[in-house]
Amino acid sequence: MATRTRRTERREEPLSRERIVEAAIELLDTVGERGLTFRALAERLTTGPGAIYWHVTGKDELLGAATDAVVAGTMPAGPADTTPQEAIRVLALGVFDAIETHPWIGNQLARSPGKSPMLRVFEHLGRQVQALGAPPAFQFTAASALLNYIVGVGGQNAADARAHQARTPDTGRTEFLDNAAAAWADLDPVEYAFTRGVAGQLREHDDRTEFLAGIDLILTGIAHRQPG
Amino acid sequence: MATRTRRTERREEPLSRERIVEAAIELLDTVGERGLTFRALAERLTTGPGAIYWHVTGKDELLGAATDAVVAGTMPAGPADTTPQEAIRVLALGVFDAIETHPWIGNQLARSPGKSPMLRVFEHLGRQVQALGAPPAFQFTAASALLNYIVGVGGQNAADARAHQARTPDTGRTEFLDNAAAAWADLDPVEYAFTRGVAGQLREHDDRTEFLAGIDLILTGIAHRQPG
DNA sequence: ACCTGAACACCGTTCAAGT
DNA sequence: ACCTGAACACCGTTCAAGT
Repeated sequence: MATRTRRTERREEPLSRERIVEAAIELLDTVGERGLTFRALAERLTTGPGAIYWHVTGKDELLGAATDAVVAGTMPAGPADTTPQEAIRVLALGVFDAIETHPWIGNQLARSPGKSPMLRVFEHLGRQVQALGAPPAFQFTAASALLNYIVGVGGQNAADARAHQARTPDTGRTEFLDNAAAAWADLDPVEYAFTRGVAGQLREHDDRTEFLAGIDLILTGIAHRQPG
Repeated sequence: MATRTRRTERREEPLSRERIVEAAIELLDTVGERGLTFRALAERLTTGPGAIYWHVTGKDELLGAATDAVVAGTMPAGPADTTPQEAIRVLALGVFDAIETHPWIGNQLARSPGKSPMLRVFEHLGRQVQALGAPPAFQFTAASALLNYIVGVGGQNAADARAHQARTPDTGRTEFLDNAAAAWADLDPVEYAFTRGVAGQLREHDDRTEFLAGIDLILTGIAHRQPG
């Protein structure tokens, strides 16, 4: 009786793709991309490195699955009850925020083939572009532009986070921006005239607001596109 | 006399940062990112791995320098003698084409910190945005949006090239697109309704044209932006 | 000042052997 | 069917020793 009802100990739950991906995400979040190692992962799952290969074909698939799991979580379940524009903003911000909490997604999104994670975002963007009333032949272009912009910002944010972490780990966000702005202001006056000029705006700017402004720019472009 | 004028043999030119970066680019172009190894690089330069570290701090810097060298080569030397819109298109296409010939740049751009290569593109984009007559407070946003879009497409193209290379090396471009379109058409009809619908356009689409259409979309957005 | 190359401390992945 | 963990074939990076 007793043996029949006892719970198996947490550490001895059978290995599964889900548990592996879950542990990989944890590792990525806590120790970064470099910390995700088959040996570290195996230790966390109290097993050997080889065992993981029974459930996952290799590191690339593991990274892809981890990214997909996180991105899937940010996608809305049902249809939006707002304007398409607002739905697109919410969608974009969802990805943006996911990258902020899991910076490693930023790289992974950019390098994942046209497969799962990107496709999810593309699909949801496309639906809203459709709801926007864009002509069919233009929907592909519009959804792609939005997706590429989002992925581009994501990659950049991830790179910034990495640089921030690697070079000035214990410095605050504002201090980090101050340093970057100071570096811009120090650039060659003729070769980097424009960049120097906007250095001040870099200091003041808010990543999130700036990201949304870019989204709105594209939305405006979609609304005013020249028929062709 | 003879000894004085003889050329030193190519293989025995002294090591230099430039030669190292040049060899790294060659390696990246021919054997890909995975082929760039300090051992392979050392062999090509007929020296030991350790020697490289005298001129370069590590692999990250080397990749950054290689990317910067290529990107710098695509930037225009003087002011453009066309409309700002056209100059932006040329600029964007320059980066696009550079990524097509050197796919590894795609990743590298996305992961290079706000440093050199990105800054070059940002500067040139900014100047044209300025020439476009965008209000100062908006120039930063506009240039950033263009840059992020370009980098996003670049990363995606690089990922595609990698996937194409890894999975179907000896298949043509059109066949590759056909396969992707077929995969899209096979997606779940309710979960991926939009993506299935545009699968046909994926087959017909031209990356370059599509890329430019996205640029034009953002340019339209810049032209029609709501004052605020 | 610059180069050499063995050595260190890791990796991802495989695979015979176990259960 | 699934797990184990030693072993293989690599990496990037360091560093004493050379010139």
